[in-house]
Amino acid sequence: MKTGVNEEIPLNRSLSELEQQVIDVFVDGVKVLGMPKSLGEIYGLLFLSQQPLSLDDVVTKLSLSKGSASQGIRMLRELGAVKEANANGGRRTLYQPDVDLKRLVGGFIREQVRPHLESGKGKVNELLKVANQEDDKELKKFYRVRLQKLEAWMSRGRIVLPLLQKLLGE
Amino acid sequence: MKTGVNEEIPLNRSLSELEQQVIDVFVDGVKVLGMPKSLGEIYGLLFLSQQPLSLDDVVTKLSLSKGSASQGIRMLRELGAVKEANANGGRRTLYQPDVDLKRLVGGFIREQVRPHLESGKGKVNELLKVANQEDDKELKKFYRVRLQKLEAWMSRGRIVLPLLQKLLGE
DNA sequence: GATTGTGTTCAAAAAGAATTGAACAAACCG
DNA sequence: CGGTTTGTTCAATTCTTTTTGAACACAATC
Repeated sequence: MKTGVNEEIPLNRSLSELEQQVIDVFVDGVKVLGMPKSLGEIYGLLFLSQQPLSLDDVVTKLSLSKGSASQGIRMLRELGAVKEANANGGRRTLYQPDVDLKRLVGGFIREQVRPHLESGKGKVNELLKVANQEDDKELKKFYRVRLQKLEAWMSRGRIVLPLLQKLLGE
Repeated sequence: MKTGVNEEIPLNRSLSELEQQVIDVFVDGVKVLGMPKSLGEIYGLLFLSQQPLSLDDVVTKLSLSKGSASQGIRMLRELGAVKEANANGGRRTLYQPDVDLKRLVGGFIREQVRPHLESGKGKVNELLKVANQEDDKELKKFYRVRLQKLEAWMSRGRIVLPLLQKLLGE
C-alpha cells in the first residue's frame, strides 16, 4: 500500500521548480491509480510544456532511460493521454498531452478497469455452476446469494463507469 | 526459463476450489485498486464464509503470517470493508465482511482518493503563485491556464466521486 | 502472579514492479 | 550501399512494497 509522501531528491538542473512540483502532483496521481511513476513524470512534463516534446527531450529533462521513456510514452498513448503532435516530414515525432478530462478518464476505464470487469464477470458465471455442486442445501443457497451479489457489483460497475465519465466531461 | 515438471503449487488443503477462485477474483480486484493482495485474500475469504471468522481462522485458511493478517484486517476495517461480528464476552473477536457496495466504494474514496485530492488542491494553489513570478508573459499565461485546468479537475473529482458512490448504491 | 490465549508492532527478508542499458530494427540521407 | 538518427525490446538490475516472524503488550484464567 502507500504511506506518506517520500521526499524527492532528484535535483534535476533542467527542470524548473514549478515543473518539478507539477510533476510531483501527477506522479502522486498516477500512483493512486496504481501506475508507474514514470507515467506521471512524463505526462506532467508534457502538461506544463508549451511546445510538444520529443522522446529525447523527455529523456533529457527527466533524466530517465530511453527505454523507460519509450515505454512510458507508449502506455500514455494507449491510454489516450498523449498524442503525436505533428507527423511533420521525416522528422522525429513530437508528443503533447491530451488535456480533456473526460477522455483521460475514458482511457483509464477502457484500458485498466473494463478488462477486469469483463473477465471477472465470466469467471463468476463459471463459479455459480461450481457452487451448485455443493451438497449442503443451506451452504449452496448462501453461495448463490453471495456470488450473485458479486455478479451484480460487476454489472453495476459496467453501467456506472461510463456514466461517471460522462459526468466528468461536462 | 522453466521446465514445467515441478511447478510450485499453492496447494492449500483447507480452501475449497470455489473459495480459492472467489479469492482470486477479489485479489485481482484489489490489485486494480493498487492495494496489496492480502487484502483481497482476506476479504474474499470472509465474503464466502457463512460464519464470521477469527484472526486465527484467517491465518490458518490462507496460510499467511499473523502479522500480515492482523494488518490486513486493520486496513479492511479502516476502509469499512470488514466489521467485528460479535464482541461477545472476553472471547476472540470475529470478523465479517460488509457487503454493501455503496459503503465499500465510499470507504475507498474516503481513505484512498480524498486525501490526494485535498492535498493536491492545496498544492496547486501554491503553484499558481509560483507561476505568477514567471517573466515571459506568454508563458505565464500558459502556466495559469494549465494550472487552473488541473485545479478544475480536482474540484470536479471532489464533486463527482460522492455522486458515483450514490449511483452505485441504489 | 504465573500461564495461556489474542492480537499488535516493526526490523529484516522476500516478492514483485519499474528502470536501465545495450543490442537491435527501421527509416532517412548523402 | 555505409553511416546517422530515432525509436523499440527485453534480460538484468535496482528499487519499492509486502510479507514474515519473533518480540512485545494486554487481559483473562487458573
